Amino acid sequence: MKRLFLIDGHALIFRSYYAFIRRPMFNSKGVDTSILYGFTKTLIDLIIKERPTHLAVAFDPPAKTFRHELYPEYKANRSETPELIKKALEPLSGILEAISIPVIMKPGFEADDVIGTIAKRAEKEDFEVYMVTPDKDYGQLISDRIFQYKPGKSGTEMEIVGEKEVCDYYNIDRPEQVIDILTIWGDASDNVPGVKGVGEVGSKKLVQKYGSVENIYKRISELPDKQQAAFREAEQYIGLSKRLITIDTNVDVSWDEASLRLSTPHFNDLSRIFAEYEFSSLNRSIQKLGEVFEVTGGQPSGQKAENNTKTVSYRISSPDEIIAEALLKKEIAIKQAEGGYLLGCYDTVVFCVKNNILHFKNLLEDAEILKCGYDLKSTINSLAEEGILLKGYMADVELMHYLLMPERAHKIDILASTYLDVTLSEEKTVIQADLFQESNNSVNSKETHFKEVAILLPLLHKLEEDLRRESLYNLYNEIEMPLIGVLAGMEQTGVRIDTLMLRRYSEKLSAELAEIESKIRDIACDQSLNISSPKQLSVLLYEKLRLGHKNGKSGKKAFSTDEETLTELEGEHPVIPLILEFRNIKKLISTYTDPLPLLISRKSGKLHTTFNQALTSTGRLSSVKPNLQNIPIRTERGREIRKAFIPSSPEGCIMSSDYSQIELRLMAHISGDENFIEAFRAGKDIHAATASRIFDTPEEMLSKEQRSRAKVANFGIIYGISAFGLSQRLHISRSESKSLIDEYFNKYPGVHAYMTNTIEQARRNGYVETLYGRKRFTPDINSKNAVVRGLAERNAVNAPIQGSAADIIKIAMINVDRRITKEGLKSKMVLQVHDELVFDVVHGEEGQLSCIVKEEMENVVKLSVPLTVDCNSGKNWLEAH
DNA sequence: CTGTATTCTTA
DNA sequence: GTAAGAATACAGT
Repeated sequence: MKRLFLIDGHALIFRSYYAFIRRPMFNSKGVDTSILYGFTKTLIDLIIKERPTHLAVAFDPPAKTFRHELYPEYKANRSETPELIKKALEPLSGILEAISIPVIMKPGFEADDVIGTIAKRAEKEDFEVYMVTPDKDYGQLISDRIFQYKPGKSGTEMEIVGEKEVCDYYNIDRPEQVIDILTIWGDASDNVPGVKGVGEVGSKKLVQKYGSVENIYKRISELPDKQQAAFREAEQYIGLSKRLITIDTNVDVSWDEASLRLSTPHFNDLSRIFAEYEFSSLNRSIQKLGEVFEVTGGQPSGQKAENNTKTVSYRISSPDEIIAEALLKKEIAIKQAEGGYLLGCYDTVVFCVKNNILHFKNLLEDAEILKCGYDLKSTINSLAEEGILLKGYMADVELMHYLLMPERAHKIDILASTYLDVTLSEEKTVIQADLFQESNNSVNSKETHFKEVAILLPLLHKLEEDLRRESLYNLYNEIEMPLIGVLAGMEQTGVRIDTLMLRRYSEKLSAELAEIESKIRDIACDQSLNISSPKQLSVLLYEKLRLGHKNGKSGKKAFSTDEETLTELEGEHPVIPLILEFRNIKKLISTYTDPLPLLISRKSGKLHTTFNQALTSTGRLSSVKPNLQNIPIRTERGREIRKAFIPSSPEGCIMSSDYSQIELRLMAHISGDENFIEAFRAGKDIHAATASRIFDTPEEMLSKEQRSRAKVANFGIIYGISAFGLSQRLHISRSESKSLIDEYFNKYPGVHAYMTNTIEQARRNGYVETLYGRKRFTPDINSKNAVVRGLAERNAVNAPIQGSAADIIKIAMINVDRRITKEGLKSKMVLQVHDELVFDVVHGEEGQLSCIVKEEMENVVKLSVPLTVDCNSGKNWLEAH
């Protein structure tokens, strides 16, 4: 049996390129070898597995093809070929030559035309033909002896598509009808237009019913109105589309059986090339390839590419041995693993199933022993369920690295290679098992988990050194480390939710939503309008209703449907307020009232968020699953949701304490601006004071508008203001906002100096820092690109302010937590929202708790302005404001 | 099925 | 103009 395999070269290159895009492969000279490896591996595997008798690779020619001549826009939407792909072409042809695989390229025609032509002719010569490509266009060529050899979707095996499969898939009689389906559907990737509004499903149905594009036009009156119109519109170009999609099977290529016959590879060349690129695993598969050709000699040397990085050695020991070791060294590493925990003390490691972890209770609760982990907070939470409370010194390598490099990833394998020069995962070449099986890099082997726990302690000591060198150790030891336990406690406590109330509210909102939705659809005269689709909405507003043509917007913003743009159109059409209301209600339902009850824990009946302590670039916390730091408050309807946050016992209450204007106070303190400081010392309304100064008006005479503008300006300052940004926010001209800023700096010269000095400091040091030494690096501060540089400058100005506020509330949390414990209160701190702490207060503790909280929060640090805290309580979170 | 863009929520 | 997380639609992997 003659088996001919025809490979679409570019398709395979692209596939290799994307398969490795997340984790590219480099050889020791730093050359990216991903594409070469992927392509070659697939090719060799194919030869070994499928045993073709004949084989060729077809490439698209670099120049334009007949399709470009028919249609200049052909593939016009394609972005430039990635540089890596261009660079891979030449070495690739070297490899193909070494394996003795013929390469076919025909000027003016694409690879699919060449493959189609050869396939059709080979079929007549009694070949079984396999076209190796994922491209659906090839479906049209399939016959009883021509198959498409297709890579499966992620994780699945490759797939051989024959006549039956393709007909079943598209519900057609003959594979040629694939052309008709694709013509109507269109091919977005080649920029070939189809019939507008008809997609895969629609075109399948039509071809099934009418058989071909031509027949559809013959009986066009049978179509529903809308489709008729779409087909009429497409009539002028549909013939062209069909030609573009049709693969030419009469290309003038020399076809001869002998030249395509698979011949013996040049093993010596091949192994030399593989050695050069350090494809050690491929070098090994040359052996197998040799068996296919039943030859000896010219065998690969079998030399292995040297790996510079060391691997981690560890030994699995007994629980008692680990305990003894830990007591001796006064430290232990711990991490969660499937079904239990891994404990380690340097190179000794042990796995402990959940049921047996109590064996380690004494050790883990020994305050003298340092507990080291990675994302220790989640380990603490998990151990708490088993009744083990970690005490004493703790270390979290993720958190430590976060302080060293807040904007970098803190993945453990990266830490291992950068700080210890060891690799955790096995040889990379083995992991990339099969291109057609997407990389399974997140699936760590058992060995990797053991290695991880084995390197925690060595890693900790390296990081500790670095923290000291960078003067970050105090921040770690006095703030972040003690905070781990506080946050763990808050997460475990959780907050009680009135689910009944949320459900009722959700129903109420849904009813309102349905009504608005139908009103909008009536106005739009389109019952299928998806109001949640900005695209469809944009068509309605700007094309059908032709709104907004007199507003001054240009560029992208002209057809935006965001709130700001819509508000400006408010007077133009009655549908606008309805859309805004629709959005408002939809948001509340889909983000809050409906998802929140689903996240309530079975066990505790409460809502437990997870705080991420090692994420933001400024030192703030973030909150996920759910995010409880963005519960609505600004609007009437949104605010209601806060009523669902209630105390855990009906007699208790919710207390909320928030810093008043903490960021502006920090701006006053850090900049040392006398006027700013004076305003806060006098207890003034800071926005009014600012308005009074910049508008040169006595405070009593200020208009609401003036105060509000001053407020925007004050916030703008914190964010590192630009004339452009402020003008947008205030809807004033660039020059007006420029003079407003000038006036601001004029009245607050210290603030201006702060901004200039901070940017200067960022240029000099490469970073800025908070009151407690937390750093934010500013690598782009000297960028030649003004946009990039501007962002870096605003980051530099904002980070010390936002970050110092974050430091302060973290200290407050630690101190409040200590006081609550010390004074034996039963109330719990449950949430932190950047400048606010929320407590679940037990009945009767209200007075004492508010005193403690206010005192601790206000006295974290002595600044040149007072830190004031507002403290309120009520039956729910809304009432506590 | 996965990633990106758009939109909206908070401090 | 700073810092986040989440829902949704849509296009491309």
